[in-house]
Order: sequence, then structure tokens, then C-alpha cells
Amino acid sequence: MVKKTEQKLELLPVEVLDEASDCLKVLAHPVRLRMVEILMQGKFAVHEIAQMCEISPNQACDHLRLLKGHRLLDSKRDGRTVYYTIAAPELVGIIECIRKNCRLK
Amino acid sequence: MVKKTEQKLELLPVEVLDEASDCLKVLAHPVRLRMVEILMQGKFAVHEIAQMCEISPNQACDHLRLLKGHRLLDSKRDGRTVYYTIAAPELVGIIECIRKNCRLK
DNA sequence: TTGACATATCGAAACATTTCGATATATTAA
DNA sequence: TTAATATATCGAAATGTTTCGATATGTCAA
Repeated sequence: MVKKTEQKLELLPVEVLDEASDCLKVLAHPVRLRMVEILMQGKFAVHEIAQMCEISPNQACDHLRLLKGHRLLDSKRDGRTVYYTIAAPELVGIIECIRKNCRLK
Repeated sequence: MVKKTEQKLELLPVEVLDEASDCLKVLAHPVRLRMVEILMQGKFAVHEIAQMCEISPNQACDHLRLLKGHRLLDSKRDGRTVYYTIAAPELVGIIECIRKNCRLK
């Protein structure tokens, strides 16, 4: 019999964990989760997102910039309005996971 | 036609987002993701987990304590050894999501 | 061009997290 | 009891994040 600590566990490479934890860190904020939720239902302008999140436009910019910087969102200017959209489809899975699991407690 | 900003979006209650972001914040660390991964494959002692994560035992304690404090893990002493286990089944969904999505890039 | 609106950027204070060593507690065997 | 092993706790330095106001840029209409 093999000793427990010598068993080969199936573990993800460190780089994947680093990347995943970076991504989770960015998502781990109630306002940013709300933004992802909102953008799962369409494209929206910064001021619309700010309003729905009940924060100031420049604060919304900060959060959106962070999300975009990690390639989770994308943006496109149309006139003086900038519309943000979901860039990383895996976000949907995480929000779904929250929807499914965070009801209780 | 209803104006976009007046559309009723399906949004999770703030309390759920607060709780979810708390949970994600705790998970958003490469060592803690590794711990969850490891514990998805069985129960392990603190020193075994520390060794597999390549950190000191007291640092492992710190991280395990944090995870347990958020009810993501559970522990049970057997003699002088303390075994940790997964307490929140929803963790599995998040790790699965990482496995599925964080290959590329 | 000017004014108004929409978004973006930046610095710094406030706040939170991480790490590490020192020390404490719990359990067992001698 | 004492020594050895396994965990746990704590304080404080180092580091990272958040927020906010001031200011800058980009676009359009008059």
C-alpha cells in the first residue's frame, strides 16, 4: 500500500492556480459581481452601470477598468458613450455557481 | 418600448453578492485553491497539506483557519493530528469551473 | 470655438491581507 | 513529569486594495 503523502494527486499546475486566483480576486467584490451580472444581460454604458450599481461614474470606471484589464470585460465606444460587454465566457459559469449555491445559509 | 435603464434585470440580492464575494475573496489565493483541490481528493493532516503546498505548517494553519472560519472547510482531531475536509460542496463547482476554463491563454 | 456630457486617470488616505517568527496549547510515548 | 510532535495563535512589518476628489480627455451640438 502506498503512503498517503506519496499518492499522486491530480493537481493543477501552479500557473493555472495563480491565474485563477488573480481572476477570482478581481471578481471577489460585490460591485464587480453586480457588474458581471448586469452585463450577462446585455451591453450597457458606464453611466447606466454606475446607476444600477449605485456608485459614482468614476468609481464605476475604476471597477470596469480593472475587469477589462484582466480581460474579463471588453468595451467599445459609440459616440461619447462607452459600452461594456462580457469578454470571458467563463464568468457565466461562476455567476451560475453563485446563483445555484448562495441561496441558503 | 421600455427604456433600457428601466428594464427589470434579474439581479441577485445585495446580501447574496456580499456573501459570494466574501467567499470568492477567501478562495482567491493560489495556496488556498491548492488546499481545496487537495481536500477534494480526501482528508489530510495539516502537516501533509503544508508539505504539498510547500509552505510552513503555521502558514498552512493560517490559511486553513481562514477557510474553516468561512465554513468552507471542516476539521476533526484524531490524536495529535487534525484532519481537514471540505465542508461546502459548492467549492467543487468552482474548482471544476477553473479546471474547465483556465487551460488556455 | 465654447459648453455640456460621458468617460478615464491619478494620487493619496483609509483599510485589508499576507507573511513570518515567536510563542502557546494539545497529545502521546518514554 | 519530560521531551517530542502536531497544531494553533498572535503581533507587526510588508504589501495590496478601495475609495474619493481633482483633473484630464473625448465627443457632440450650438
